Amino acid sequence: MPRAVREQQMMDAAVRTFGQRGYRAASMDEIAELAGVSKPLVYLYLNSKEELFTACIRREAQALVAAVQAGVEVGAAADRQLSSGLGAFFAHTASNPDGWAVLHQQARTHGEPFAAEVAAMRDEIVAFVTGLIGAAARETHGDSDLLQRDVAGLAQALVGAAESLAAWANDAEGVSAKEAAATLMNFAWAGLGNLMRGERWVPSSR
Amino acid sequence: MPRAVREQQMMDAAVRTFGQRGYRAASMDEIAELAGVSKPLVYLYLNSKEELFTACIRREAQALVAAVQAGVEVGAAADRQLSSGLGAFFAHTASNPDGWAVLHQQARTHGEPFAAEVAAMRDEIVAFVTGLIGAAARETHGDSDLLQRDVAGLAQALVGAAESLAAWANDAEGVSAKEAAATLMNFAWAGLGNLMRGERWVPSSR
Amino acid sequence: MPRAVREQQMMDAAVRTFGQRGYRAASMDEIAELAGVSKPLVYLYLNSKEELFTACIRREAQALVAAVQAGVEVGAAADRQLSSGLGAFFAHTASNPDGWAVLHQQARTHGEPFAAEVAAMRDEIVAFVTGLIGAAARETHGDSDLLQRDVAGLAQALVGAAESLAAWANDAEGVSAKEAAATLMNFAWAGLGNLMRGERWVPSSR
Amino acid sequence: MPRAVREQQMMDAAVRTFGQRGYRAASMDEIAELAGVSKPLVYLYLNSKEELFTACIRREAQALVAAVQAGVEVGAAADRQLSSGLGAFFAHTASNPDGWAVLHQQARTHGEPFAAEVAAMRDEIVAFVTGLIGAAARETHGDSDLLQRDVAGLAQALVGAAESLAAWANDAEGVSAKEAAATLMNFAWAGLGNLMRGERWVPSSR
DNA sequence: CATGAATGAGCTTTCATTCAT
DNA sequence: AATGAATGAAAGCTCATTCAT
Repeated sequence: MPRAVREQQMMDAAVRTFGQRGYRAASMDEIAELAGVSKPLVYLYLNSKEELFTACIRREAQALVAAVQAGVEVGAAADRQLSSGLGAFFAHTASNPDGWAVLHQQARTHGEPFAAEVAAMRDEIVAFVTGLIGAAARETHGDSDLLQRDVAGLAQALVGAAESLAAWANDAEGVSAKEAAATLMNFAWAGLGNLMRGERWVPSSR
Repeated sequence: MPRAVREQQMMDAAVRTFGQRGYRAASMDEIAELAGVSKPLVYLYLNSKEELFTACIRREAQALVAAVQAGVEVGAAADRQLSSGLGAFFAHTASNPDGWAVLHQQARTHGEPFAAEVAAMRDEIVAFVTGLIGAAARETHGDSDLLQRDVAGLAQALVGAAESLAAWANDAEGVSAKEAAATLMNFAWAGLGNLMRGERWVPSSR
Repeated sequence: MPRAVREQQMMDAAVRTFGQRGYRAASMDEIAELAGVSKPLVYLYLNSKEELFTACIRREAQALVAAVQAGVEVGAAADRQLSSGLGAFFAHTASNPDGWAVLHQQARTHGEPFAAEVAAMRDEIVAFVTGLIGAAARETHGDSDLLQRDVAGLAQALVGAAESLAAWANDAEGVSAKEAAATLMNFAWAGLGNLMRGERWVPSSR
Repeated sequence: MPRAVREQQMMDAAVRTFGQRGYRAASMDEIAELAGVSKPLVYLYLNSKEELFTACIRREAQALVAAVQAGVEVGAAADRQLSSGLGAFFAHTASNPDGWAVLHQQARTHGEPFAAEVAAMRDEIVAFVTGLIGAAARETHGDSDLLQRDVAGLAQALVGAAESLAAWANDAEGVSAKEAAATLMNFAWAGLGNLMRGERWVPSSR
């Protein structure tokens, strides 16, 4: 069996094991067995547990970014692009929960080098969302004095909310990717509108 | 030294170690040393690593719930109660990062029993928030058909958005934590209002 | 059983195993079993294979130096001191072949840090021998123009020869420590006499 | 490329690796890579690590013996033959340190079979030297009762002394290798003369 | 002739846990 | 109430060795 194929099998097994057991609790023995190969072969191809983990992170990050980009309705209005991207994001994480767990839970909690790998992907997504929100603002409400920083903050909040909801939607039965995306769009849109109108929440008098 | 005090010292050490190293990477040796006691004593008082972890989760969960409940301005309008509760939540997690890491990152990724412990706490908070939101809904908009699930999703999204904003505010120069919190409340309140009024985002035609 | 005693047992086993199998071929499993303890205890007390090896080297080096110093006839003429020291050296290495193998064969061939440990001991012995040879020269032949460097070279050669002979005498049956020492004294004394008389070997004419 | 050449390349790589890393630490992987061939080819030609090691020992032993034999001035006086033989020995070992390490350090410490291989070579050299010394004895001092064992001991001592002097000459500034070699021959010839004349060192009275 | 693919066995090291005192 | 002493079990990693092609 050619090396490239074997490597993918190993990484499939590794993502599943890392995602379900956690980085530390996942044993190379288990990964090898799940991949249907011997342990030395895993080391021969992927060198060490750390490198294997890094390879998983990179592969899953690229897959996620690719899924989101493929989901965006190019040419549509910015809000629809955002909404379809969110839908693709929720759909991908829902259909690939172990990969999402690796990125969201494992990579961020086991050392700077791993976290940096995910941070790069996240920055890419945030930049993409920031661009969309800015475009949406111009399209929907015309030019405004919306500050760059406000848009950036909103994008950060939106991405964070989406990440958090992804984990939750996977657990709670009956929440579809589309529903989750719609709920989030409601928030984002409302928040965006308020920001542009300069309306901020002020506490009630009582 | 009385047993109760010793136990708290051990749990302090355990929370710090679990939070920083992760459940698996934390060793009983390190915890005992950090607590300034011998390892057998840790076992005498807390029986096993799992039970020690469970005890930490429970203590930190109760502390968090207590902090939130203590933070709400009783008798104020519902929005102010929500706002003050959120403030207390963020203040507590920020000042107690190891405890929050134990609840948020460790407990959820190391087996059903631990996750259940945290879920119970979250349900308690969600119920509390649901009550507040219900009151707010009646006060501000009359009756509404807000579902429990919507509120839970909102809570989840809020936490994710808050974490994301916190990290961003720390990194980006010139963005204060206060501004980030304001953005968040703004975001939450606007979205909540929309949800309660039954106003939902509808896609642009293009 | 108190820690100090156990540690000596472990080092006894380690010296024997390192001496007979070699550093790499010696397994911590075998050492632990030979010492009658479990492997983790070896690690608890001696930290790692490298540190265990270092501890063995240090102990055996000190034992050898002590044996030689104890064997020297204090107050006797320099040549007798040298002879008795050599005898003690051969006797010690013969009765403790594993220790000698650790110092002479293993420590020198497994990395700078280990070799340095033995080099320090060797320098001590060489200095001692250099002093004796100098004294012997003055006693036996009166003052001469013997150069410091010649004495040092002779001492180096003598110690090297002794080290080499020790390994050989252990293998060949029937060579006693005294015989080996006497043989070596013959060489050393003859060489010393020649050096002092300025007589050097010159090739035959044919 | 013909088999014989390939085999020599592999053995070159093996001698270098065995000499520098030691028998156990040397890996077949490294040897194959250094030889520029694939691992199975090494096995096809040389069967196993043990056989490869044995082949190296044999080749290096023959090379050493050949170098010594080629170095002696045939027809010269016995002392000159001995001197030239010693010179050739030191020249060869100095210019081929890995081979010498294999013979002197590795082969003797990794099991009877390997040690026996070297012992055979040593016996050959010792027999050769014994012949020379016997001739020298007859030439210079008439018949003597020199035992084979004495000669073997002398050879052993000489090697040790030479190694020690070489290391010392390398370290100590201002001592040339030639001076050290002269000291050694001086030492050897004087001691040898004493032995052959039956003159032995006798302890001082004090 | 030569190699990419693959593995059984063994190594050093760590950890949660217990017992005798 | 508290600990020094001790271990079974398992983890990450490496290595000599073999096949199918």
